[in-house]
Amino acid sequence: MSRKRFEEMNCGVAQALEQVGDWWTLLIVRDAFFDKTRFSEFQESLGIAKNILSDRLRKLVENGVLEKERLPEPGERYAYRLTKKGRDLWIVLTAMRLWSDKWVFGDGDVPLVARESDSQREVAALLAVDDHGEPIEPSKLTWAAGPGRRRTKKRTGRAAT
Amino acid sequence: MSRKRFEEMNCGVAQALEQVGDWWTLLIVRDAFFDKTRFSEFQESLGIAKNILSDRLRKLVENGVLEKERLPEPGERYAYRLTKKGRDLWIVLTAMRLWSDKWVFGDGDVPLVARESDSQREVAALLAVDDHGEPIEPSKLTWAAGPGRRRTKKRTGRAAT
DNA sequence: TCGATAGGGTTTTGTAACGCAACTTGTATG
DNA sequence: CATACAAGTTGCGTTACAAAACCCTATCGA
Repeated sequence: MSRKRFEEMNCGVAQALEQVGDWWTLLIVRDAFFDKTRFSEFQESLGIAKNILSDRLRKLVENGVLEKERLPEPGERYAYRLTKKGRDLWIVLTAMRLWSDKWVFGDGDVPLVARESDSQREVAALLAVDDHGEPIEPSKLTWAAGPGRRRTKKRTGRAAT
Repeated sequence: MSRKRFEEMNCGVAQALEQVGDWWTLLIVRDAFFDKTRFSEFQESLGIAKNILSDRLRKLVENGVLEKERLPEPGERYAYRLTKKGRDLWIVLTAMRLWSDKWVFGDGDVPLVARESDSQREVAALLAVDDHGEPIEPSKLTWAAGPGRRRTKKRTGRAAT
């Protein structure tokens, strides 16, 4: 009766959840974006139990979201840093943050803003674009099978394409 | 020793996780985007246990992500539909899907694509923009406290529409 | 009117995930 | 040597999740 895994599901959302969907995991990644690197920094910032933090960091390193580096400091000191794969999660975090800004905090109560460092322009929204960078109207979105589509094992019926 | 909650955290990511961060929850929302509305549809599509599905649907309705409607059909039949708040989660799902397309599936193995229904143009990326719609360079992002930074008051349920 | 069927759950019962505190290891400093 | 600190590990208790059984309402068919 272990927790059901999503690895079999041929769905990007499920795969992302499999790698960063555990309780605490995305908050650790968020802290990594805030330039936290040390075990104790994560622990203090989040108030997470040490065994849980240990487990999540290990999985994140296994999945290539973080990399673990031994520091030349006295004692066994390590730094956990985002990889390119990990840094690419900024858009997931931003999407969640903007959603909460709108639906949980509300205007004027936003705890955090993201800005471009030189221009100081604030990230106000995420825009879906096509491969030419042209905006796509979100209300008209539909989904369709892509090239890597495969059917899940339990479905019966129609022939595969 | 219950699971630690994130409600106290003054952070949009934590608040979003509080509402849709449970195991299964985002997959239920995803299915709702695929026009699934009935308890049995979710159950069959996901292979989720009925008690867990029941719990997640209840919480999603409580949080105003879904609304439960009694159908005029024979028996007790209900439809669960996304609210505006729920439909706004499309961007979180899209961010996760695009991340997996890149880092888990890889090009050419993408199981699903999103298209604008009339133009059939495919969503290729999400773009961070400022309040004038001008793109922001993601590699230069920094974070700063917003107007609601000190707020720790518990927020529940629906936000204003 | 009785039984069969079906949707939409609840109850029961296990196990895995989580939370906490105590302990361990390695290195440096007093 | 004793102490301190980072970075965990170990043990143990509680909660959340999973699977299956059971329940309630309603319709249909005989």
